[in-house]
Amino acid sequence: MPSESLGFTSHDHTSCVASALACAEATCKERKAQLTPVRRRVLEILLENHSAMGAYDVLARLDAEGFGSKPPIAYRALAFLVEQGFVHRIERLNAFIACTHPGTVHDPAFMICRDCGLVAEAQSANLALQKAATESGFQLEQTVIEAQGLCPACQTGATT
Amino acid sequence: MPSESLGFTSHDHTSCVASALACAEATCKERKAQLTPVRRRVLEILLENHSAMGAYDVLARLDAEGFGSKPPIAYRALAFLVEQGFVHRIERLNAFIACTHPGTVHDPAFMICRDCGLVAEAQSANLALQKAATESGFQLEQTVIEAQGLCPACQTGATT
DNA sequence: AGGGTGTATGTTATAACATCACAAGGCGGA
DNA sequence: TCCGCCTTGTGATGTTATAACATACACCCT
Ligand SMILES: [Zn+2]
Ligand SMILES: [Zn+2]
Ligand SMILES: [Zn+2]
Ligand SMILES: [Zn+2]
Repeated sequence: MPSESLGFTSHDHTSCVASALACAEATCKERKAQLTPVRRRVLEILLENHSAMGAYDVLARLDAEGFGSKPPIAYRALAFLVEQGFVHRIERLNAFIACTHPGTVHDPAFMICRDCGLVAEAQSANLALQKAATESGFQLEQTVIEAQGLCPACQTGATT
Repeated sequence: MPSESLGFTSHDHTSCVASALACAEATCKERKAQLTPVRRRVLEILLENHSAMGAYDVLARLDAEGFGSKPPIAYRALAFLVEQGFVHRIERLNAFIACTHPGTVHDPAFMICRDCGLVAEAQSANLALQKAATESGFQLEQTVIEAQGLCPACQTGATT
């Protein structure tokens, strides 16, 4: 039962959540950043199902748990987690998702299934983009790489 | 005076606008799509300065010219232009920008200056992403590639 | 203990972005 | 002529995000 989809496969979810939380705690301690109750809870919520959630979805969960009901509550916690690299923002979906390999420095890339909404995190390393940036003198700081398409499961009998 | 920034350099803007419009017209004719007055005007507006504009900015222009003042007016025209490939949507900015090389099939990539807001279109061809997709069985349909950083002009004395 | 500082939280209001639902007009083909 | 389709117009609403201000609390210094 602790088997949830990650990427497009299954994995031991319980241990995955535990290790992500442990990593976040360790990193915060090292950086002297505070993983407060709200922040920690938001990370847990996002880790629960590895799916991308809108800020207001997260907010609804927080509200139900007594953390507060106003947008800034969710947005601030999410901003913190994104800054620390524990959570990524998916521009295309205006949503947030827990990082699947925190603790490592990485430029994430995402594959988003347009049918089921599943989001898989991959490594980016966009050489073509780096090359274009270098050539034009653009100083690259961050990259957003998001692919849309159909996940393996949705390719059979999917909404075309 | 017909010299505007495109990418991070200058160019002959008048002829660039003219050719983009001609291309749009030809393409629409070929596809039996209608480049109606509103749609054409939106494309012109976006071509005017090669900058990314929000839908409401475009709408304000349309309203001032008597085309209508309600959001759907702008969103519909923009959706059409994006479908036809004459305009690209910049997810990161919730904004739209005229394609700088229409008429060719391409997967655009963008370099966005966080200081001055300038947006340059490049070619994407993200091999790493295609490889990751193939390996995981993801059927890639569309890619969003948007880099943030500093344009050449803003690297000297910029907000760091 | 008292006072200052910084970070985090709580609250109100509003800005900014986007879509739904329905009515009305134009235009080509049956 | 009548129908079907596409396009436009409009009102209402839904969704996402931030500004602005007030409060609480921990921590350090004296
Ligand atoms: Zn990650
Ligand atoms: Zn799927
Ligand atoms: Zn383009
Ligand atoms: Zn710049």
